[in-house]
Amino acid sequence: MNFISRDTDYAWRALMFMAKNAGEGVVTVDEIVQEEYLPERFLRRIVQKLAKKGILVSHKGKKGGFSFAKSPGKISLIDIIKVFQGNVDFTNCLLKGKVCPNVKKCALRRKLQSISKTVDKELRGITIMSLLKGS
Amino acid sequence: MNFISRDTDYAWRALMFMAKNAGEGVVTVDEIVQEEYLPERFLRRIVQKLAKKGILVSHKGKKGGFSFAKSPGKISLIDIIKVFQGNVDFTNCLLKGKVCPNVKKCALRRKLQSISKTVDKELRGITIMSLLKGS
DNA sequence: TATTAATGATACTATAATAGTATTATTAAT
DNA sequence: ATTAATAATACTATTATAGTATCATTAATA
Ligand code: FES
Ligand code: FES
Repeated sequence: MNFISRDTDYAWRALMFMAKNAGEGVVTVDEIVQEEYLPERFLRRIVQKLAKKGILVSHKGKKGGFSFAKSPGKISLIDIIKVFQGNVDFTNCLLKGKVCPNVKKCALRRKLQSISKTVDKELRGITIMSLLKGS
Repeated sequence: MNFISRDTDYAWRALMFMAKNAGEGVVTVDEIVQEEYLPERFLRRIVQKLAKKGILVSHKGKKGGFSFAKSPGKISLIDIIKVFQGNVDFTNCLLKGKVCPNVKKCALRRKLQSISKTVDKELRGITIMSLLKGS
């Protein structure tokens, strides 16, 4: 059972690489691929998605590439997880496809929601910048 | 992105039902199905697995059914998640299928491992018994 | 303006996980 | 012997994961 998917992982590494090596500047996918040994076409799709979601800016044409749309200090792991894995849901109690009639008073659900909040907060605190400094 | 799978959810409900309605006694799958509206054949496989994993005891033959192998106070959500979803892994950094050369010094990994520990602890604290009382 | 070096969009594929169903065998009480 | 339970195992359908492949578009620059 994996919490972090491959896309999220690769995206994070690409972002870390960009922050470390280019700062505000533009980086091409090829550069990332060469340094991080990630599958090229797959990474292309990943950074394209990051651009669509407003985390990177894409620059087409010669001398193009990608740069940050937000400062690396404002990009947290929860943002990237949401891009590739959707909302993290610790409490998906279902009843044959319908919402459980129990939702409101279910004690398990309440507990899980509280854990969910904690995790969310922790993930929110992990930013590209913080890891760059902290490692 | 779901943290709890259907199996885990159904298993948990079955166990809650058993603890609430039978205590130490034997309960049949049919009884659970009727009260909890779960898909019968699927639930059969689920409780069979719980029996295999030492959480329930199965009693074959007439007047058979399932009973607890461990006291409901000692069955925690993490146990059930492990049965159906394997070990919870918050830190699955992979590099093209090989273990990342970075493993030891990776700051992200360290952070995620710490979150993982917290979640683990919380899930360990949620037992059938505690929810039965607490709700 | 033609070339080149970049991204964009979209479709395709393979494998595994999830969420079940179906069938036949075994066991134990009565 | 009958009956009421579980055991084992195989099957199926759908979705998620982890990619690959192809062709179009854009912008710098020689
Ligand atoms: S059983 Fe439905 S919300 Fe908990
Ligand atoms: S990048 Fe490999 S363990 Fe973090």
